Amino acid sequence: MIQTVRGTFDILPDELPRWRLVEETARAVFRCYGYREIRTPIFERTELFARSVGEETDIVAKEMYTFTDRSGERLSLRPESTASVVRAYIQHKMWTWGSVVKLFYMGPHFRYERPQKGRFRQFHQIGAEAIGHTDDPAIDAELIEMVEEYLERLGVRERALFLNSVGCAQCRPAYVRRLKEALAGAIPRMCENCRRRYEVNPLRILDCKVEDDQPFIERAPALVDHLCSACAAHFEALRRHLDARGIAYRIAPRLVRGLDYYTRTAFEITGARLGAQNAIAGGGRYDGLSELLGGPPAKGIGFALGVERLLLALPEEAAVADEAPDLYIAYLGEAARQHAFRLARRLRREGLIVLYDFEERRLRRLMAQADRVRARYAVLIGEDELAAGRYTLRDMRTGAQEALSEDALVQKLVASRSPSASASR
RNA sequence: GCGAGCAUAGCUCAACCUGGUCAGAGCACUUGACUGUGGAUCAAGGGGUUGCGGGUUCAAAUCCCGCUGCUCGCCCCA
Repeated sequence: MIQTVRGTFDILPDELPRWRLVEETARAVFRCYGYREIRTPIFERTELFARSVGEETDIVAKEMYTFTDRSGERLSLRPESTASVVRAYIQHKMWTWGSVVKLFYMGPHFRYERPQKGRFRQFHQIGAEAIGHTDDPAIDAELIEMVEEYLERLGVRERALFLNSVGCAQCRPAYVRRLKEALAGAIPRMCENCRRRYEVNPLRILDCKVEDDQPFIERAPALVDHLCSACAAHFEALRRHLDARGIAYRIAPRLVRGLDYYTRTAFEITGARLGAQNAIAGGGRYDGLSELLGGPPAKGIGFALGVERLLLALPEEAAVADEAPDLYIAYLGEAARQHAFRLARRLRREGLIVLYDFEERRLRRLMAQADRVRARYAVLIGEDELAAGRYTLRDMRTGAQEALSEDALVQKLVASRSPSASASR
């Protein structure tokens, strides 16, 4: 048997209502904030990710699905989408669209990692980016508010927002030097990973969860205390904006985003019941990424949210099951069969959900089937009905039956759909 | 890439530790009791080379080894 490849999975019809809820709620909420949907290709030139995400990051160094196409082009399945959106911003000269362009996206992304709870090789992200001439912290605050509002709307209550600033090209190098000096004495006694990070990416040492390393890390200087004056002011302003908006957050001095392009604002939202991978959403500012990709100077901030993780945090009752059929047609005999098909077509044109069996079966089985699919009504078309020119309509909830002409039946069923039910479709 | 756990019917699991009643139950499915009327009940039935390969033994779902797959964790990230 050929099965899905490791780290991928089918989303079956029964699970789709939850996916649709998450996706449609995102569209509804983001729209209100002026974000518009963009769809970028699922694969891009490898160079795009290598340059933006960073050659030395795990994502680029060992997690990308990279291949060469028939013309020799180096291509990669997208491991994230910020790079693509910024590429699109440059390619379509979006700076002419206005001072800040707000975009959101959703779709599959790919990373070659060992699957575990809340982590897959084909996974889904929903994200948004605000790119433009200004780095006004009010944009950061609004974006964070939008994510919070979205999660609130979905009923994800058990969550926490963590905030930090990772500085900029001016202040971060100096901080990294200071950090290395501070840890120089301790590093031989720290874990193997930290010793490696010390050389490759010292900031990530702050992320270490090894218990024995904690005392050293706690004594290390905090990034937020060594920001340049511009970054410090930006961070202060962001905090005031969040306070003013009534958004609760916690400063996480050790929150470091893994991707090279991040500057200043970094945030993460974690949820309960997720297992080891408890980050539902993460994001931050990436001033300078446009220039890095050969575009004009631009400031940007964005976030990405893991749909599979969100689904784990989503309340059970959040999504309702698919709609039940409006009508099940039970027909007996070949003549009735043609009447059944014609009736079904008329009602389906009106938007009703109509089912029938293709095989001839005994009435008892047909009624059982109508019950099993949770049909609201069943209609019986047999010899008696054909002779009388009236079908027997049965209300499956009450068991009440009445004889109706085809026109009367269609009229009744179409009217039976409440206006609110049809409006939500 | 590393570590641990698990793999029996479509699904959830039992039998495994303490090898030896034919590999079982519940749910689901099909059929009948009930010739044209569902949900309940009762009965019958279909469906398994116990993930794959090898070994030990008179005898393996059960013990041992290898492989594959899945799950969880490390790493990293959404």
